[in-house]
Amino acid sequence: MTSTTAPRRRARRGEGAALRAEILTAARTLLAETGSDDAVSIRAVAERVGVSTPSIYLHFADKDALIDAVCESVFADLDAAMEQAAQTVPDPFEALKQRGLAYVLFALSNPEQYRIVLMSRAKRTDGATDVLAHAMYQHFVDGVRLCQEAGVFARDADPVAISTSLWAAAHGVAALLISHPGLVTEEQQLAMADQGISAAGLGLALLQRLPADPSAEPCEDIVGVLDAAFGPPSAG
Amino acid sequence: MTSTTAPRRRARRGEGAALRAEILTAARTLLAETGSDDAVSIRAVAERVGVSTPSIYLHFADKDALIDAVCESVFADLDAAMEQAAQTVPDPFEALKQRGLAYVLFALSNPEQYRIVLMSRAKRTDGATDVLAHAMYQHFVDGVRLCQEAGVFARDADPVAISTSLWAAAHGVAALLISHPGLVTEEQQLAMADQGISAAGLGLALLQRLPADPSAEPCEDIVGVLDAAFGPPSAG
DNA sequence: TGTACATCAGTGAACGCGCGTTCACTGATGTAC
DNA sequence: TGTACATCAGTGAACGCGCGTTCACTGATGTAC
Repeated sequence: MTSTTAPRRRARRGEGAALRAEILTAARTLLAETGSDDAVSIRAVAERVGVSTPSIYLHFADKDALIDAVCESVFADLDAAMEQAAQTVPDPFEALKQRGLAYVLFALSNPEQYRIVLMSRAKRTDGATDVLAHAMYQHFVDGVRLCQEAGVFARDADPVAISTSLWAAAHGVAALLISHPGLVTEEQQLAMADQGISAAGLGLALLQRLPADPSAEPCEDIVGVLDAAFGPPSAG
Repeated sequence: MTSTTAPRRRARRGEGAALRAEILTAARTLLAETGSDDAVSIRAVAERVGVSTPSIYLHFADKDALIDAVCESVFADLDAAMEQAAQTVPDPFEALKQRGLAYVLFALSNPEQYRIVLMSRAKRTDGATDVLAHAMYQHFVDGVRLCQEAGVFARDADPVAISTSLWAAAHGVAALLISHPGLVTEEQQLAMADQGISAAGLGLALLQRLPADPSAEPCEDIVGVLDAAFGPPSAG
């Protein structure tokens, strides 16, 4: 199983942290390779690292702490991917879209890691994971705020609410394609992400420009308005 | 644990199906009550029904078959909820929206049942479950087709692709709120579903009316176009 | 109507498995003298 | 420079647990005569 041929050397006095990092890497690798979070057991991780099972407990209090640390590192990577995608894009709306695309791309490239941090029961409500998740979310909210200042979204709207809606759109594409990979072909996946994200952003911007009046059948009207403003639809 | 006080009576000769139904109900109840699919073990279901563990195997070949049957009944209920919500709505776009709302509502009311059929690894690719899932999806695609005929969506577009995009939007709201219930308050959940679904539908209709030309920065332009057509945005 | 018998719904006890976790331990590393 | 010792990274074996599943069985039900 282990690719290292040499028998492990015991760490020097202060070097316990090295094994800790190795354990974390092994857990993430195992997650990615097996495509199942059931496979991430203390025993499997220990075997992968090439160390005895109880050794894990020298570095993590229990299994929850290990999984927590995995989530932490996944969140950090996801945040980095999004920020990198957005950093060179001047237009704030386009930057938001790039963030969304990077988000879905990360999810599709790391399906089990995405699954474990964002699709499983969120019983872990404390610890460093939340801090990192919050940091990532804050970056996104900041991006939304820039769009509000640019006039894409209403200035008096709640940026967090807008962010949550857009997040849901990206999450929808990501989660759906992860749970049901056979739904569309691989090249269609990116197109679907693009379409889902664009539609959510544009749709929200459009919604905010419609009268808030909840009269009986607003949807019937709006199609006429769209046709008048843009002409009839065509596949694209 | 069991609420029935009388000791179980053994089924008559041809009445084995009654226990089968009881087992199914118990499995779904257990899923809903414990809020965890780990709790749905053969043993727990048997105890809930008030029957010995091996009895389950008289009615289901193995655990997979039991879970499969649970999924089947959940899909049937979900489909029924959506069709009921749409059946009295004449406008096809509004009917589609009602289907989406019913979908999210069902998911939020039956989070673990939704989770098990639509958020877990889809290893079950055969059997009756797929038939039912496909039937449900077909109903939705039919709704999209009606919208195409009504001119909401492009007539030459692929109805399945449109359906998948809209499904992803609804799934995004549902899955996000199920995994992260503390994200918004309960009354905000419905508003979020409404917004997410409306934005996806409108956004897609809008996207299909924009030039397919992928020139450099289309997003910058479209906001100006929206402002010209509808005025500036306001929180809604 | 009465009795022997086949059927089959349901049972009690046990199987092997992998899991998280604990415990007393080993033995290389670094330090004090 | 050499030696006794404290430290602590890592180990082997075992714990109890709940799981899915199997097996030989029991005993009520219905049927044949």
